[in-house]
Amino acid sequence: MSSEHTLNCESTDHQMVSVIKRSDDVIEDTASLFSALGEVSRLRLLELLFDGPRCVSELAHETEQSMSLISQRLKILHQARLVNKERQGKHIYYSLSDEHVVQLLNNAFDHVEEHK
Amino acid sequence: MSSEHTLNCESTDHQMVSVIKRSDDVIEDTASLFSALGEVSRLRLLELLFDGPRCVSELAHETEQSMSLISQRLKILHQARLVNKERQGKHIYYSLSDEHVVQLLNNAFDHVEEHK
DNA sequence: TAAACAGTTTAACATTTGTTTAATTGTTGA
DNA sequence: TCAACAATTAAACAAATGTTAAACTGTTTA
Repeated sequence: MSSEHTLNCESTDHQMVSVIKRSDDVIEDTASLFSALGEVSRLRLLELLFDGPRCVSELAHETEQSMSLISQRLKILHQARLVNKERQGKHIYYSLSDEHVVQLLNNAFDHVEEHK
Repeated sequence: MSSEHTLNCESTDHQMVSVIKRSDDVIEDTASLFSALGEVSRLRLLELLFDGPRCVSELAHETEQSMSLISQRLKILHQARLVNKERQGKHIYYSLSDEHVVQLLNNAFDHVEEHK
């Protein structure tokens, strides 16, 4: 009898429920995705990319922050597959990776705006 | 001429674009929302709530973790308006706050599973 | 009302994360 | 090839976050 985890409460329905457990991999990647989205400055970057591809120096200019900082933030967004990068000469252009991302963001913004 | 942020690159289209800037409030709340979602153990909790409301002790039992830990995680999810709480006698039942949340999560899981 | 149970809060600690500055890599054009 | 520019990386530091254990609050029921 596990002393720590004995249980004594009746849920609304308590038949063995169909717990569809996602794989650890999927859960971990999803957590990384959300985690990358979970920061004001990174969300602001993504917002700028709504209007189309931007290179690091443009983003640095528009946000009045150092290229280093922007670059590191973009790296996190890129690792989470939220943005694509493409070199064009000296510049590297970043863009939202697909419509899924646009939807996800708009979904979340709308959700938050509703709950005001 | 700001030495730090001078700019010399031509974007794909460079007319003054329609940067729709969300309010700081919305961005901050959205970041909190994503941030709350950005952790494996909290995602696992939400996953359990897909099958219906659960009280803290049930969740502690199912995950084999302390009530204290579960309670603290639920607090973060609650502050981000991802779950509702409702007391029923000795127990406090938590549930996904609405269909929006279900959609957001399934969206993200699907996105991740696609990109495998 | 006191014991037992369910849940929350607090404080301490370890870990992770974000920022700054400086050094480094990669690309172009004189 | 070398100077200038664009971007990334690394190391050091500060701030935020997650966990543990123990104390505390709220509810029921004996």
